[in-house]
Amino acid sequence: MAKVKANQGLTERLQAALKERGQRWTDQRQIIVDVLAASDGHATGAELVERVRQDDPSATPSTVYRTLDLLEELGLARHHHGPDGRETYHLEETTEHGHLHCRGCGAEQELDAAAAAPILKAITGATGFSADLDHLSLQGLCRRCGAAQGE
Amino acid sequence: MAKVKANQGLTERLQAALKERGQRWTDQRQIIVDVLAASDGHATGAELVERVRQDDPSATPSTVYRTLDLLEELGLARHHHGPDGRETYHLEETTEHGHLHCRGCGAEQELDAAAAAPILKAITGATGFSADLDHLSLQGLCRRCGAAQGE
DNA sequence: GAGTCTATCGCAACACGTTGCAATAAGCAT
DNA sequence: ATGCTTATTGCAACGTGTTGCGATAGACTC
Repeated sequence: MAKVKANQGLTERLQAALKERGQRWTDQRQIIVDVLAASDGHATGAELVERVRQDDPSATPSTVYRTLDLLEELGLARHHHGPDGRETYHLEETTEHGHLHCRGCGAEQELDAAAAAPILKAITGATGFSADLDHLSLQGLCRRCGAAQGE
Repeated sequence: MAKVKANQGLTERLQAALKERGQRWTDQRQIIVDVLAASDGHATGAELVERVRQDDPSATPSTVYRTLDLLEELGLARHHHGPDGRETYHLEETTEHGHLHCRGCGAEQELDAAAAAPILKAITGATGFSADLDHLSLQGLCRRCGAAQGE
């Protein structure tokens, strides 16, 4: 399947990147990458730990989190914090995007680069700051809840 | 001092609000409000717990956090999450504002309502979402670090 | 002031992440 | 294959918050 093939490409890229840095490729890392790749969309740290332990019950949270940090250093994964402060991870393959949490209905919306462009521009204009889209996590009211509230 | 007087006004408002809801005014709540008022600017949950315990060593984290939640329900306090996911609290008296964390130099900048207005407008324009300024917590590069990076 | 009702408290246990350290094992050289 | 070096692992303990529950103590009535 296309998915497996993509993972293999990923694995090879990773092995090369690690070797260059004098780091090592291990079974655990393979498993964690597989799990992350299989969790399309987003997964919290705890969920990933859980899934990894299904493949390898001896894996510990510290290994999982350390690997996730490593993957992030290598630019392969990203994490951001949900409105409750919990961590959410996704593969970098997913296009860069921000998140919108509605405090009315609890819905979560993604914000793609095109939609975010004017927002990032406004931020730079107002503050000189160039914000990371991947860390852009807004809370507020979505169009529907905002309208309902207005009544 | 003006500060004490302001706290007393606060206390009275709180007592009234609680009574209306059939809730109670306790010594612990007084202490926590005092501590929060004395921590102008921002304080993490752990810092607040620490300070409360200086006034009342028998106080426990659960009480502190529960009270902070209550104060938030009453619209008296706010919290947001820093880039590491930790909680930061401040009194609502502080004008509503967002936060900018620079991943280059680690500086934290506040974003007041006036500066944020065009940003919030851009968000609404792009997504229909009306974002809460108090939960607006951006990470990116400040003007200086952005320029340094560009070299 | 004594009694009643129940909100609040402190405790203990849990959930999510992080960190230090000794044991393991990956990768390389022989 | 064997041995060496050191990155990585698992463990155990910690830090920050949260939750369930029995005990405490506000607030109100008589």
